[in-house]
Amino acid sequence: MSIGELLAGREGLRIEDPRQTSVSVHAYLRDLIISGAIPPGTQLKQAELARVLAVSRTPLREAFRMLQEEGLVSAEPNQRSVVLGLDAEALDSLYAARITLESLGARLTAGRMTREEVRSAAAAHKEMDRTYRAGDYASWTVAHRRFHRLLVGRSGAPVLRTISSYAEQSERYVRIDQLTNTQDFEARQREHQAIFDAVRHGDGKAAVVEMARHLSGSARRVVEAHAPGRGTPFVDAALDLLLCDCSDAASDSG
Amino acid sequence: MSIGELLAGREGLRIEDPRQTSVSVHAYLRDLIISGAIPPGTQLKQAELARVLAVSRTPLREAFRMLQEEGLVSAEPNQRSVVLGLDAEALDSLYAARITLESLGARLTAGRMTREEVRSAAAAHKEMDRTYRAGDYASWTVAHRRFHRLLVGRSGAPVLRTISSYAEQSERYVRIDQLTNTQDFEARQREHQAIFDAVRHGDGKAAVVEMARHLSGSARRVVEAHAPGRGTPFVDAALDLLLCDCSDAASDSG
DNA sequence: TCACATGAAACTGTCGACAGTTATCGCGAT
DNA sequence: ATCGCGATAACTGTCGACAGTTTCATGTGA
Repeated sequence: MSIGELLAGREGLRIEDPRQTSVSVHAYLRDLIISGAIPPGTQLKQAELARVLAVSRTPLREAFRMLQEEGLVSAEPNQRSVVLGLDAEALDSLYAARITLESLGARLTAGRMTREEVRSAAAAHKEMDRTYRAGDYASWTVAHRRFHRLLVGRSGAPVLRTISSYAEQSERYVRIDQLTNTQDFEARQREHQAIFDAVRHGDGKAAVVEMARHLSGSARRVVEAHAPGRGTPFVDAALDLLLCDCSDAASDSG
Repeated sequence: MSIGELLAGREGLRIEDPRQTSVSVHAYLRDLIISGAIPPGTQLKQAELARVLAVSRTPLREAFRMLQEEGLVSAEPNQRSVVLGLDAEALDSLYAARITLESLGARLTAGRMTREEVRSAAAAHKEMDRTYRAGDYASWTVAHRRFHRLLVGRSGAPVLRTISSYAEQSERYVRIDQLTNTQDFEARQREHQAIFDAVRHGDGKAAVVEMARHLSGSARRVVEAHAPGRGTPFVDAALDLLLCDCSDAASDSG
């Protein structure tokens, strides 16, 4: 599938800041890749894309560089760029890292949310409920992102960047149909609530437990959907690490 | 200090792959920034740099984009790029994340190193000793990097990328004079040995403990050097998280 | 029918130039 | 002396074009 056809019906690029076309292009392509609209394996030909987006190849190439640095696009010299995907192992390890960092983030944030942040997180949580019931998954995603972001808000800039990057990467593999089961949705909303309560009330330990539980659930469903029966050894190890396997039931098998 | 003067005496850019000037430029500048040769605050003027490096501005700008994505260089539209530095808080949180990820990495790698990797790590450890005694800190850094890399080698691609990035970022703030005290050096070599032993023998729990201890020591020294008396709350929280503060001596103070 | 060479077409990487924006310096007013 | 203001210089962002590389189709031989 050519990139031209993929973008055919879609609304074109909107250049936010005419002083920097390349960042708009970057944001545009990044969104399309992360949302899954441009699936892994798609070839991105510079000339074609430049024509479709009505920009020259210079800013387009700069956007490519940024996407490459994020690991979203291949970077072989003199070869077409290709949208990259994650295999099961990469997905597993990505989630393992996300769980550790986001749990750490929740712990750092526990008891340190401002009144305003608490209000905003509560609003996001409510918004998630509303948009889900309305079937507006695009808006749900936005609210969900904001909610998670607020719960790790005191992590410090470098960590926040990584967390966001990981979260977006894994979003690509969360299939919408995993949300459509109302029962599962309710359960996940309760998980969100549990994390929120722990962080808000300053219970760092509980925040870690709830965050790890929540994310590992996602991880298992996502990996199971893409590689049935594989299991999630990386995620499991991360959980052991975080959830204090103080017992000597050592789980390291050569 | 202009970038032209900074690079004056230094040996110029060596273009590895003439098919992609931009990646050579990126690697070149990245090294200079990470090694501290180009300090934070330095202004990078495109025309001047392009002249000094004898490349056109197009590949140079693409290299800039990559550096920006890594957080090494500023990205204000229509403004000169500036080499960015980390403040104490960012440094603290960077180390906290590095500790969690690298400990997780050590745990994932524990008992899974190949014979070849064990041999290689042992060689790197010996090399660190040799280069230190010879005062060849550049080579020491290379060996040190390789050693750490091998001990987290089974982490999965995405996590490895982040770990490397964090490690390099923090390297900028490790001052050489912290190494010149022989007694400290011996102690750190013992720490390295302890991590190595734990990972090699498949003791994941010990690997985490030793790795966390080792890195947190570095973190404290580095932060203390740059912000005396500040302490390392982020790192401390990460340690609590990793080292099983199962006791209810909760350390979350609103 | 298949493997392989060959040339054309398509694509990537780089360059110099132009347009628009920001910084700088000098001048005048307060 | 200090602040504001304008003209000029310096710099960034984008573009179209050229050179080098890869890909693909076509034809040739076994």
